[in-house]
Amino acid sequence: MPELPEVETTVSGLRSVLEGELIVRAEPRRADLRWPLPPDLRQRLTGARVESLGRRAKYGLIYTDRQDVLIFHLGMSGRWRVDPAEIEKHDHFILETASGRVVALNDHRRFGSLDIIDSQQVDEYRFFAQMGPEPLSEAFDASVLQKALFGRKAPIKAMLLNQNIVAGLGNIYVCEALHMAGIDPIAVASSISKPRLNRLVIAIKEVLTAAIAAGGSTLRDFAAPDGELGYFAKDWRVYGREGEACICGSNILRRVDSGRSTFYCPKCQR
DNA sequence: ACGCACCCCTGTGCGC
DNA sequence: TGCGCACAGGGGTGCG
Repeated sequence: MPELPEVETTVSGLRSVLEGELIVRAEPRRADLRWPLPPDLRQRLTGARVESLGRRAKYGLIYTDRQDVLIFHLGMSGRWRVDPAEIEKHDHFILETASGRVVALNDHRRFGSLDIIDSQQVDEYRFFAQMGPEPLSEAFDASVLQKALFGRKAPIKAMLLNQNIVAGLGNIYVCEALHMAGIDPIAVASSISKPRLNRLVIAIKEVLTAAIAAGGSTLRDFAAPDGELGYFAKDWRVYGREGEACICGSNILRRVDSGRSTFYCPKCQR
């Protein structure tokens, strides 16, 4: 489920539990998620102190004082459970701190991943090296997007889902941002005018910022006894609203493009 | 190089 | 109530 805002929210929540803490237990409960877990995961984390946490695109980063960074991806169904009452079937990896806090990476579909690398090599990490800019950074603007889309014949929606164009967007927020900017999801990417790209960039930043702010409010839940992270009900404008009325009054449609649902308003977006 | 279909995995919700 | 199917917010791989 998680896109950038959910990962950001997750990282914020984990930060409040892990930052500055000594790891006394790092326990893989199966040998693989999407890929095999690094065999030295337990050894590299046990006894290390968490220095800081961060995010790159949809990846969460947990830095330790051993010049390591634990990199997690939540895939489609991943979440960190905080101080769980008991360990469940799909809790695949567990961290415990010296102060007795426990976080468990739960991911029933196992599309998520866990890796640990030298923190000096983050930029060169195989999944980061080709990535586009962070959408919320100043490095992401209409000019940069226009250059990235130059000559690209694919639909704008596909381009926005491509992490090498801009990093961290998923299906929900792409649908929402395209609606907000009034752009047809199947418009040829390179044919979109600069003013419209500018609107698109603004819409992307807006929708992500709003979602992070909403996620921030769920951090209270994070502190709850069985505190679960990252899932918050959202009122989307088009996503998941096939057959409902758009704010303009027309019928919201759904189409499937290469296996992914696209929700859009044919009147607002053309 | 690019665009796209497919696949990994499990769970859920729906129609019949 | 049970069964089978469609679908799920990610993204790497391999094909044309």
